Amino acid sequence: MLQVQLISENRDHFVEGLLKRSIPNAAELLNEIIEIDLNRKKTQNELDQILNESNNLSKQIGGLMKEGKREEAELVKAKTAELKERSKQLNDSLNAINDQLKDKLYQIPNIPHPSVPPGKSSDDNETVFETSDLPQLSDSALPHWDLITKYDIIDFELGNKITGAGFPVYKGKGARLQRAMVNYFLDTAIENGYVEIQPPIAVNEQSGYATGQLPDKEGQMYQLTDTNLFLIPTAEVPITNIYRDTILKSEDLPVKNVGFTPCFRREAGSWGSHVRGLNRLHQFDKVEIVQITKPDKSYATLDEMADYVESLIKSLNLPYRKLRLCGGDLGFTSAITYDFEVYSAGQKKWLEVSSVSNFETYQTNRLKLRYKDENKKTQLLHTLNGSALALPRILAAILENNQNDQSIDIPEVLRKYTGFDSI
RNA sequence: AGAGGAGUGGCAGAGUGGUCGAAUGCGGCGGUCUUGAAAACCGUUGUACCGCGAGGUACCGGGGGUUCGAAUCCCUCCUCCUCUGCCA
Repeated sequence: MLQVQLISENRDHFVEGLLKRSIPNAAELLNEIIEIDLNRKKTQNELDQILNESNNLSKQIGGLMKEGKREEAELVKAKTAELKERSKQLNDSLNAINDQLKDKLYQIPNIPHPSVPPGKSSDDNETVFETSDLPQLSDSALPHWDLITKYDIIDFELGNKITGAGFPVYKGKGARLQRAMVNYFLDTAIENGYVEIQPPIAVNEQSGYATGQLPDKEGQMYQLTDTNLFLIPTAEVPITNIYRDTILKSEDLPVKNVGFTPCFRREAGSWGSHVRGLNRLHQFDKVEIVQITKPDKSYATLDEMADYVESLIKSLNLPYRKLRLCGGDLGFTSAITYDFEVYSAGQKKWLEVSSVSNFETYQTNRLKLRYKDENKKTQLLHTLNGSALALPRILAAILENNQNDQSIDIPEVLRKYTGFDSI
């Protein structure tokens, strides 16, 4: 959620930013917000004055009662009746105005960073780096959905039987490879200074609002209706919400957390023949890194995190590319996002395996996540996160790229975790 | 899940209808003393919003209510503790 005060102070900058996201009526939306906020201030001012008056009268009544001047007290009481009625009205309208303001603010996405290229769709994303020689497989090479059946390591049929489409069952070496990746990713993050967190995988409504999944995106999450909880779409939600409503100390920064969780996504509407096998699932495993930094450090941190993710992909010997998302492809809450895609040679496709984003103050404004600066002023912090990494697509790429007619090679760095060299 | 108890500032803990945003202690910050430190003493110490400012308003787990007036009374939800039950 953007900060109203900043919008009022620097309207044109915000309009410009929103236009990069191809939001046509940006100026109009922001003007509305500024106006609602003015109304809010006016209403609160009026309400405060009336409350002040009636507080004073109440004190008078108290004094008169003590002195035993009952009749005088009754007279003053009569005066308060009118004030009470008026303050009730004002309070109601203040609440209404606040709701209205929040509603509008929820509709406005984050302002893109100046380096974000303009554009409407993923076609306009900027390629920052791309592996030059993509692997060429023999004609007998298979896509991963055939490989997993051939080696009996992942079973979609079983998943269908016990749960439904998009919930595969990992078996034998498939399961062990998954576990190996989780451990490798976690250990590497810990070596790089991240503190491991095991959060709950269900969150309440408040957490959903704070990181931006709610309102609007409840259709993307599985909801536990009897308890009003949501299965998390990413570890970002519970981990970031750990710091909701807190004022961190300068010496606690930056916060660096890493967490492994399953992730649940409805993927409503995006199901179809183009997403076969492991390319898109309702439940998948992911290791997520989260950082909370002071505002002036967040862009250095973004680079650090992107470099980290890149090194992880490199260590697996996978061909990849790094993209800077354009305004139109940028997530709602993000100011800038780098996507990492690996090349899966069996299906000849790029698969997104990581998104590294800086949210600046967009999340912390909702989270009320702040710190005291050098002047002891309370300031909003910046949040960042990135996948490091999402497992199924990495798995798909490994299976396809590392296959030969008899087996599939396990990347060197994973072997001490798997305990086997090939499938 | 049932019965009972409880939720107050960074922490501990008073306060059961009226100058209570809240005693006191600890902690934090500033100072006196000291070569330095400790001790002692003095001062200070929550968050948000409105206002150019003086100042004002709100917040005692969340929401609602009673009252001229609520930390205090009522309703409701949440959380924690104790006992019983169940369970990995």
